[in-house]
Parts: sequence; C-alpha cells; structure tokens
Amino acid sequence: MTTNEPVPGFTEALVRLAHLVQQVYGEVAREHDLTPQQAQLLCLLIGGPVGMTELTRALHLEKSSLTGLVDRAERRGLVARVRDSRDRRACLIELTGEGTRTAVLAHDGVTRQLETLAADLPAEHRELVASAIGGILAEHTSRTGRAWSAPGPHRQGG
Amino acid sequence: MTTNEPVPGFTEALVRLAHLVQQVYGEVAREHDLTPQQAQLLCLLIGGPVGMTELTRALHLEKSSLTGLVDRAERRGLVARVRDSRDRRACLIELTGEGTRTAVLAHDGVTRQLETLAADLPAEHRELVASAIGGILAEHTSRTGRAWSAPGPHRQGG
DNA sequence: TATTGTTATACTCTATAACTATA
DNA sequence: TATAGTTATAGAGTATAACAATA
Repeated sequence: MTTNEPVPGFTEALVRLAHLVQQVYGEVAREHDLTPQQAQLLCLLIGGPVGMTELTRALHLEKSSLTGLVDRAERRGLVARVRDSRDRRACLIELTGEGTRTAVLAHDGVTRQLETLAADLPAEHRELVASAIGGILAEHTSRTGRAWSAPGPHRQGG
Repeated sequence: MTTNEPVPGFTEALVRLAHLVQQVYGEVAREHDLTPQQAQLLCLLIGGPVGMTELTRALHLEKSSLTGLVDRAERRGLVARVRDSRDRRACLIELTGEGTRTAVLAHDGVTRQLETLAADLPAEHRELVASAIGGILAEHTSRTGRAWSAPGPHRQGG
C-alpha cells in the first residue's frame, strides 16, 4: 500500500521547496559577494580539503567546469590548490582564511534563513520531514550507486 | 515551544533535497535537449501564456536575463511572444505546439522521477511533508509580501 | 591504458546600465 | 514620471573535445 494515488501536491511541493532553497542560497551568496555556485563550493569545503574528482561528483559538474569554478574562486583568494602527496596528478582544494570566514558566514546565513522559515513547524514534524527527505536521498543514492556529499549545510566532524 | 533546539539535520536535509531536485531537473531537461532553465520556463508556461514581468518574479530573474532566455527559447521554436491587447508595451509568452509537447514531457519526467524516489514514503507521511513544505512556502510568501508561482510541477486549472 | 586535471572553444545564463515605447 | 521590455556589455557557468602528466 505504498503506492496509492500519489498526493497531487507532493512533487509540486518538492519542486517549489527546491526553488525556495535556491533562492535563499542566491540571496545569502549575494550578501557575501559570491555567486550561488561559489557559495556551494565554499560550503562543501568547510569540512576540509576535497579533491577535484570528488568535487565533480558532489557538484555534478564536468571536470573542466570545475576547473573554471575553482580558478575564479582561487583568483578571488577564497580557495587554494594544494598538491596531493600521494598522487602527483591530483590536487586538493582547500579554503583560505578569508574563504573559511566567508564559507561559515554563508553557511550560517542559509541555515538561519531556513530555520526562520520553518520556525512554526513543530519539532516532531521537522523530524519527520528530515527523515522523509533522508529516505528519498537514500533511495536516490542506492539507484545511482554511490555515496553523496551535498553542498550546503554540511556534516561536521568528518 | 516551537523553537526548541532545532533538529540538526533539518536544514541540511532541505538543502540536499533542493540539490537532488535540481539534479533531476537537469537530467530530465537534458533528455529533451533543454537546459534546466529552459525546462523551468517551459513548465511554468504549461498553465497558459504569462507576461514577462510575472515571469521575472516567478523565476527571480532580471528582466534583461529573461529577455535572453525567451530569445533563445523562441529561436528554438519552443515559445512565442504575443502582443498584449490591453497594454501595447507588454507581451505574453506562450508555448508553441512543440513547446507544449516538450514541456509536458519534461514536467511528467520530473514528476515521475520524484514519485519514484518517494515511492517508499507512506501516503500519510507524504501529506504531512507536503503540508509542512506548504507552511514554509507560505511563511516565505508572507515575508516577501507577494504570491509565488514556482516553475515545475504546476497547479492546473488556474 | 586509465586516470587526473587543464586548455581551447562555444554556448548559455546572469546582472548592470542605458535605451525605446507606451501608460 | 513610471512601467514593460530590449539592447549593449561584461563576466560567470557549463559542456565537449583535445591535451599533458602521472599512475
């Protein structure tokens, strides 16, 4: 009985929510003089340096697109390329001092905005929504066959 | 007691969900040889012709950006500009025949993908999630002070 | 040979500022 | 004056293909 008639507004709600989150990201990014893509990149790096190949998977970008994104962020002093000591072809992208400050501000800004918008939602509903989304993400992960590291509010302690 | 300690994973889940929806949109768009932005535009027009100014609000774009987006979609035969009989400055954007076919396919593709990913979610949870999202969207609308028309799975019968 | 990342190229997306035409 | 939309311009984002260096 998991597939009765689908709630008509369900996918519409998901799409609208996604659009809203994008909008929040854009607004917060702009407050810090970032593009949304740069904000995503920075938030993704808060947990520590990440290799280019892993970043292409996390951001769903072609490697050449990522090269350009990192180039521009590097030019603005937000990130730096460091050589990978174990593979001389590879490099890791890490936040600079300014990049770290900006990343944390952007991350906190997005989180605060979303928390504010969801302030009226009872705690148990929040947990249910988070759990439902977790299920959707897990289903997607199992279908695409690899783990997933999203940009944005990150899991600390990695 | 609406603002206890926030569920830590809540905003993270929202952000990851937004990213997933974006990804689905991108994949479906590509299947139909569209950019994600073109797919958004097309889906937004399924309900009928929409004016440029309203489109800038729905898509959160500057008017000149929208001009370019519509230009390219028009050049590809997906949409057409029609004069507004009540205001000779304004025009309405409407789907062409091919545009309508493509828009419906893209819309259905996104819906189907998301429904598939959420297939394991019990119906009552789906309703609760949709309702919770509705509350977040309503809160945002009341803060920004205007109604909102999202691209993507649309509300028919408007 | 396969993988990592860059370069070259072309296009789309986006914003700002200045503009035209209409209200 | 204000609004609807376009044009000009510049930069950012993205993909494809070809390439260099390393594994």
